[in-house]
Amino acid sequence: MPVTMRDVADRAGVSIATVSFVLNNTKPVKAKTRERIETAMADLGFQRNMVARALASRRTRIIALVYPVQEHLLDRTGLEFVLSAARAAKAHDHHLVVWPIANDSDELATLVGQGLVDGVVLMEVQLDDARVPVLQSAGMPFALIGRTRDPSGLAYVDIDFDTTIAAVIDHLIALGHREIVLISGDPQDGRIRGYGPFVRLEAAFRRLVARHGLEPRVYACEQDVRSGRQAAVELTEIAPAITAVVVMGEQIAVGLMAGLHHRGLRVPEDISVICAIASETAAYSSDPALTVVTSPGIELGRLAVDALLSQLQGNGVSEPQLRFGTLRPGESTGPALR
Amino acid sequence: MPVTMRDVADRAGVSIATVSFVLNNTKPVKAKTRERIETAMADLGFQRNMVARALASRRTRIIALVYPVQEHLLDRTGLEFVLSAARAAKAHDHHLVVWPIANDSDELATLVGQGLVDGVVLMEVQLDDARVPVLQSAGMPFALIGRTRDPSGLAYVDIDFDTTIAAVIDHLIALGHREIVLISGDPQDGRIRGYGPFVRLEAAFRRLVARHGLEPRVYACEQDVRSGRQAAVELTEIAPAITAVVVMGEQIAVGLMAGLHHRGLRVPEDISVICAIASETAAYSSDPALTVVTSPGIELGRLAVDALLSQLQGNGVSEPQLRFGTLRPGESTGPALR
DNA sequence: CTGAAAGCGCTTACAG
DNA sequence: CTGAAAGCGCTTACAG
Repeated sequence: MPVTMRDVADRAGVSIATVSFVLNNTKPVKAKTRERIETAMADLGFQRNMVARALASRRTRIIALVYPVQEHLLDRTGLEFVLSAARAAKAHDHHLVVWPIANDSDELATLVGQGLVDGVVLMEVQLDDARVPVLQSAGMPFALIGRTRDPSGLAYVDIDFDTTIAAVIDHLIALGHREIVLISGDPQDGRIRGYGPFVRLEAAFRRLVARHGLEPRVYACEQDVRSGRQAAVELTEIAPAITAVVVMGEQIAVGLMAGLHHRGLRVPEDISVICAIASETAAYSSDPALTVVTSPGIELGRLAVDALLSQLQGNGVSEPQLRFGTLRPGESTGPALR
Repeated sequence: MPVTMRDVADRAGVSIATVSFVLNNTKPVKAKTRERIETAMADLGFQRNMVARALASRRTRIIALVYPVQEHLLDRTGLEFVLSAARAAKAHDHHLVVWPIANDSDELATLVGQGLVDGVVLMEVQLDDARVPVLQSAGMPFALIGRTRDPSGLAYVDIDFDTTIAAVIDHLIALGHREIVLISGDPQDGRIRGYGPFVRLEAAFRRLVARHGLEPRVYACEQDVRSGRQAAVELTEIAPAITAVVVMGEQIAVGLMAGLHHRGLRVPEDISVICAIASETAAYSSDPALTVVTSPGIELGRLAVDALLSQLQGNGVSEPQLRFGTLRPGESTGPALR
């Protein structure tokens, strides 16, 4: 039988209310009394029952991370999000549950209705994300990792794509490249239709490249290693003039490097490759080592939880937080030789 | 205000006990009455409050996945575990919380004492895992992904290392290799000391290689891409005679391939590489494509949750479940030419 | 500063 | 087959 507040109260010779007051530090308690209670708690090894507390206080101190079940979008970064969110939750005395559900299902409404969680963090947000109105009409606080088409008034954290792509393009322009192609997500791919990062990165790319008076070339590719290999073949046939490739996502990048090598193309002599939004370790996965812009994934996971908890503590919707990674030059980018 | 059983009972003209009986299908209820109640629930959009149910029934229907906070062991497989476990939990009407804590901390005892979860799944189990006695003395049901030195009486699921390594060695022997080295985890690395997979795979390797009358060569390496690159350099200096490398873990494998290429060594002409326990996608991350034995990670995540839930349903500790991956020949293994 | 009591929304013997 | 009531272990007005 676990030790309850009743046991502590009895041993300390007080009421359970008083025990609760010292536990939550919610009312002044005489030092002497407090001490007796704390001794009793220590003696008995008391630990408060979270479930009873949740029911009585109407706060479960549990938040949910909604993880889209789209296997192809899985990469190392995904786990970083989950773990950094879980760590942030724990740091604030909360728990994190993982809800692996499809973005378009109505499971979210069901889960939210169970009363288990105080708030929700949404990953892989789409431009028109069906989950947002579900949460809004349920009156469930939430924060986004990513953002919708019009995120005004919502709590969100996201990658700063403008800054990210600017770092990439500046790097390539300085090396003399004028024929640059972006490999982005495949718009034919239903899973990622309207998936924010692809849309935003592509928009930023077109804007910036045009500013430099260059032709914006964009090539669509599914988000996996195999498709990256395939892209190496197609790309060099379709657009033999290009001297530099910007890749969104480490899976494609790693596959592309393998594919280019297989085609007998030298990196960076024949073609430069730079990967935006990658984990640090992705850089070492190819030879030559990839030039990457690291993903601020771990930081964003934490920031999203912070934004949510801030709402739960009644501080209202906090300011959006944008973060960008740092460019880590590898050996996959070099001067344009053509 | 959320709809409660009280509201449903009132609308159906019954007591809340009867509502509970139909909800849980726990006592016979007259068809007519049941129907009235079901209509009332539908009309009101009733959803049962999980927290109240948990408190009254002493079952939260939440299980915890303890994820070691050892960043370097992170790879794609980790996320597969988390998500497949979460999916399995949901399939059985349970929730999964993630507890990212160090294996040797005493946080586990604290978390377990909170009464939030009915059971625990342990990942990255060590031979002498400090978490096992903690859970036992707390009377908390648990299941292991992996196993301790003596796992008798415990519920666990694990990789079948004997079968896995046999597939690997048979493949290499058939190609004529006699000088085979295993790259395993670094025993100097405190984080993985006594980490089961490394110990078991190495033991199986030594046993099997000896049976073929070969010299068992084992090389230790930290579990990340960068160290894999480094290993390529050291290995070819230390043991120039070897013709085949068996790698445990995709991170090292990918780094090794990059490193060998960097050294100007051809795979598989100069040296064959095969990776045990990898994700399918790792195969395509290098050129030539890696020969791999896939990890049964997704399956193990599900099986561990099943084993735990079986205990929670009072079925006692279930039989251990061992699984092995399938060998997928790539282009990184070929005939021994020396 | 402390306590008695109601209440959070359910489940579950117990009675009928 | 159905209901009244106790109880799960806390929090929180309310009173003193």
